[in-house]
Amino acid sequence: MKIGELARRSGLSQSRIRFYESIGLLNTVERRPNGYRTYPPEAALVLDLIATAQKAGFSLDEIRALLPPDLERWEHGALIEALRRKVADIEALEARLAHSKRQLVALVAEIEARPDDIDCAANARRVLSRVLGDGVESPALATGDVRLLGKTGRRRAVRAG
Amino acid sequence: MKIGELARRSGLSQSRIRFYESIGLLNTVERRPNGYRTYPPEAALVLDLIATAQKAGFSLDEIRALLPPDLERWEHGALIEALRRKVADIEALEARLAHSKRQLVALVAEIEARPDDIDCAANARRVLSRVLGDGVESPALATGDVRLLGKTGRRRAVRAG
DNA sequence: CATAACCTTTGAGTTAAGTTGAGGGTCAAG
DNA sequence: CTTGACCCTCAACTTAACTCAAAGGTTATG
Repeated sequence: MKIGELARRSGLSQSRIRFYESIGLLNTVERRPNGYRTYPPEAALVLDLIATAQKAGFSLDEIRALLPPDLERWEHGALIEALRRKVADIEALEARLAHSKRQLVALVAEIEARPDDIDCAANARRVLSRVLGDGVESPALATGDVRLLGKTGRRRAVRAG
Repeated sequence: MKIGELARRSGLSQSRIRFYESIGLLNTVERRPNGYRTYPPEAALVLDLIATAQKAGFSLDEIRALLPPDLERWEHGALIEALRRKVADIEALEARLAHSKRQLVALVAEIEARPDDIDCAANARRVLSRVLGDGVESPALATGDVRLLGKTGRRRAVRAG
């Protein structure tokens, strides 16, 4: 099968398939005399597998390290270990998310619970000091940088003059 | 205070502080006749606030949209709304993580539950077809691409020859 | 006056996972 | 022999949030 058909079958773009090959993720590819790539039917399976693993949170690097050259000869131990580690990673992230969520919910409550007898600025100071004093260690000591979300991607202004 | 001291106090690098200014996130900055930046004491507060918001999952773009020019004059409604939306985002991500985790745990179980009377290759086929057939929609329809983790950042091989 | 410790700008590099475009070859049909 | 649908490579671009290096100005101290 040529790349166009593989792309249709797998739902991935041709450029993405070529890209996977270029980083050594896809080795199931031969060339015809004219230079065209030719794939065996199981290539679609491999691509599905890659896409599935990605959705589970594996990076392409991790996937490459785990994908065997032969689909029926997995590195059993390493695979199981990687899966377990990924579960642990997810649990760590879940804990961080839960923490962030608690903070945010508490913050909303704090803002809305403004006593009627203080003004806006005073409330701002009150909330601000609570936010910065509480639940967050010194920013200097921050260890992990995980990008969690970011749907609303407003592009930032051009920087050069 | 000059930038070096602000950096020490806030725990952020000088380059990061200049970067924040360059993208319009930090407006509390004056210049001395010699060109040096000078910050008022509350600049440290603003930086702490930015770092805290980042840890809660806000992008710099989002933070910029919410940070008021005056620390005591917040855009009340927009702020509350953004906080609530972020909580909802976190909940969506939590749901996806829980789903991924269930899949992974089930996969580990599936692999380890290999009946003693089939060989490795057959087990591979069995597990493989279960993984790809089950719980995951067609990859072509995949909607969301969220990078979850990625601690083990092995750099990929150089591509150009 | 030299030296060190500050500060400045600008431009380029980093990571991940691709996409896009230019420029060109291949192949079947009309 | 041309048109259109394929395919090829290679380089550059994308996003976010920075970092780093180069080249140079400023200030305090010996």
